[in-house]
Amino acid sequence: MNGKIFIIEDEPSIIQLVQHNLEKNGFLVSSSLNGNDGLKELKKFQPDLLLLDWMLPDLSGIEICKNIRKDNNFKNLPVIMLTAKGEEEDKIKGLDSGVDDYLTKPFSFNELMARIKAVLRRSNPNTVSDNLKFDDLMLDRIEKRVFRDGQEIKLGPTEFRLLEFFLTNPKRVYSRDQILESVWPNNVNVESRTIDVHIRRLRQSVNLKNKKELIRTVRSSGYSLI
Amino acid sequence: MNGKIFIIEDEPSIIQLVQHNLEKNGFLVSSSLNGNDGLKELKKFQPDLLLLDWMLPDLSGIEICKNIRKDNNFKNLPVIMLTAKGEEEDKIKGLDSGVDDYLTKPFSFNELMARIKAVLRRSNPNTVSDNLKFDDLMLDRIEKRVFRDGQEIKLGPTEFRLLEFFLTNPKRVYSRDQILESVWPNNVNVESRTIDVHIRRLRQSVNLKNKKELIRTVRSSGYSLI
DNA sequence: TTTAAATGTTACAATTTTGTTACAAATTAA
DNA sequence: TTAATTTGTAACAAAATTGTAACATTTAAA
Repeated sequence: MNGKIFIIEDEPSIIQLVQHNLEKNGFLVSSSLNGNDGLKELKKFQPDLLLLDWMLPDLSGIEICKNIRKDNNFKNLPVIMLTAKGEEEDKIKGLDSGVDDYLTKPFSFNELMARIKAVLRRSNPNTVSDNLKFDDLMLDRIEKRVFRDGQEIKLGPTEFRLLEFFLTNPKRVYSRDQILESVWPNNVNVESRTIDVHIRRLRQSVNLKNKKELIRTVRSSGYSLI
Repeated sequence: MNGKIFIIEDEPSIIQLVQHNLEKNGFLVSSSLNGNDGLKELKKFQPDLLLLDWMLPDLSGIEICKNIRKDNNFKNLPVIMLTAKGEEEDKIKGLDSGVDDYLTKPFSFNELMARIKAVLRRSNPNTVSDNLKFDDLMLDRIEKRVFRDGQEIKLGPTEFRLLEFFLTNPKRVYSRDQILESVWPNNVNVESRTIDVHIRRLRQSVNLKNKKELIRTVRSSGYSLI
């Protein structure tokens, strides 16, 4: 799965067209026909990106966007605004209210797709499906497989998520807290030392014999790839 | 200062207009008139965002962008493409090559500004690699690494914090009390002489053989870089 | 020059941090 | 269900870091 996209748009034909095409491209899609419903559904659906119509029967897209930005859970939710208005003034208003990109109807699906990818690549590298590479290591997010120097490495689920996390920003040093935040589900509580054990397991799997160490320990700070 | 923006654009009038307005808005701006110069300057300037013209005398904007994405240092550099071509196909090509946003000439400065803000808002919290530099010394806060003259120097945690502290205001002389306040955790109590020992350790690490002394002792006052 | 204060240097024990292993509980597959 | 895998934590080992004392050297003032 590529990522979850929510659509708030009052024209069913557009929803149908976009939803159908997005699903063909591996996205999970849900939608609402008006602003108030949309805001409710949003919380349930927890999307990775929101497509938002400018003109809606109840709330305007701008109002919804401002609303969303106030909610801590959606502060960083990428939003692409869809609208029939092409006037420059409106674009500025939209971008200033926290919208990430802006698309004028009528638009081609290809352009929408390209913009979605661009926004997702920036905001949530995890949801854009491509392979992560670093040095002689390759992680395939789609097939959930990892290779080093062409040879496949078997990883447990946590080891995989851990490596995936490091690969989104190799070389960057992450504290144990940051690792916990990003690699473990939001509600679980695990000791910070647990990470050390998983690092050890990951190292054991990844450091095929006579290969150089890939994981760097930064004393009193955390870990990074190297 | 708001951030650093680099412009690669072959039309001087546009550079002048954009640069002037950006500077009025608190940005630090530099530019090149062609692709090859631009790629070189980029490394020196280390911008937070790149404005890139589609058509250039030597390389195309697309080529430059792909080039940049291959360079580990600029993998995450936000890019906004400027172009006279408004055709949809081109937009798709641009966004797919790793561009973050796209602006068709002629554009108003206000719209450009709004898009810059939108892109920076999204990209900056992620990975702004802020490096501290002084003389031939470079400290990377993200990767927690220090280089002198290109060669890596291994530092212990306290040595690192100490150097980081000095680098935020090189040349300024800090008293031992000030150093304690800023470099040690708020509650610990250590002898002021302890600092001397850490200074000694830092000196030993940083003064690679036959390199000139970097840390100056200011008798009865404290220490500083020099 | 002599003296006192400030800083440099070294060694080392105590502490902190990380590595490693084993194992029981939890989860998943068969 | 049973068997296999995965997971979190405790316990101990190993390693790195830290603070301080003790002594050496430099500096500035008398």
